Amino acid sequence: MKLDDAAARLEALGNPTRLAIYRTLVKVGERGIAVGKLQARMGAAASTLSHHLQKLIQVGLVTQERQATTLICRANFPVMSGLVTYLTEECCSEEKSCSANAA
Amino acid sequence: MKLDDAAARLEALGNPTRLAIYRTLVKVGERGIAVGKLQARMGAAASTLSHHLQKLIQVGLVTQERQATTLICRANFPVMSGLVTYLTEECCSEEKSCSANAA
DNA sequence: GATATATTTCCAATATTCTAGAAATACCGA
DNA sequence: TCGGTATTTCTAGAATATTGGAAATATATC
Repeated sequence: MKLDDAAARLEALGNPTRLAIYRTLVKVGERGIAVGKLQARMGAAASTLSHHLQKLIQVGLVTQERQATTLICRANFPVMSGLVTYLTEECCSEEKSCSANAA
Repeated sequence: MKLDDAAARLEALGNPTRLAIYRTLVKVGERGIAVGKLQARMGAAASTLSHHLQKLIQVGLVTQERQATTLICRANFPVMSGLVTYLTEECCSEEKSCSANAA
């Protein structure tokens, strides 16, 4: 994962409302949850929720699938897993990518 | 870790410049690096870098220690580790914190 | 086609972030 | 105390994010 992609995903998760949305999607798992039900849970305006979801979708953390008139949202687990791997490998110890260290 | 703390830390890392700063701090490890040297590496204005560092310090991801006229910056590994743990446990699978799941 | 439900897009207001020059502050050595 | 280096704080402009009401769009059903 490139630094800019990681930063975009971290930024998407770095908003309390969006992080709460994402956690809800994680909790409901593979079955997903409709935008409307998510809105009822979060208590935000429909347009606000839609904007937040667009941001999460844009960076690949969330997917949507239409079922008739409703849109089912799901957490995209592999992308989150990749982000955690990035943080672990690139940001948690100096073992990886050691080249030009200097104090 | 509370959701708001996690969100604040994710937001701090969710800026390409700050993520690059943090990665540099990770690379240099425990010995740390002076603000001035960091500035030379990043190529940003001193005041800009200072603001970014303040944000990282504010959320606990970075620490500073004065050595004479220079300030040594270090990655605060335990905090990052806690953030990764939060993401892994709260945002990577539905195994934890299962309570009110519904499609 | 008409109607109803679900969701997005448009638009705008307010708030926040990002950037950096200039001035101020902190510390040291002579 | 003066001068020098290191860094922050002040200030401000431009860009971006957040929020939500209203209108538009998508889909289904009758």
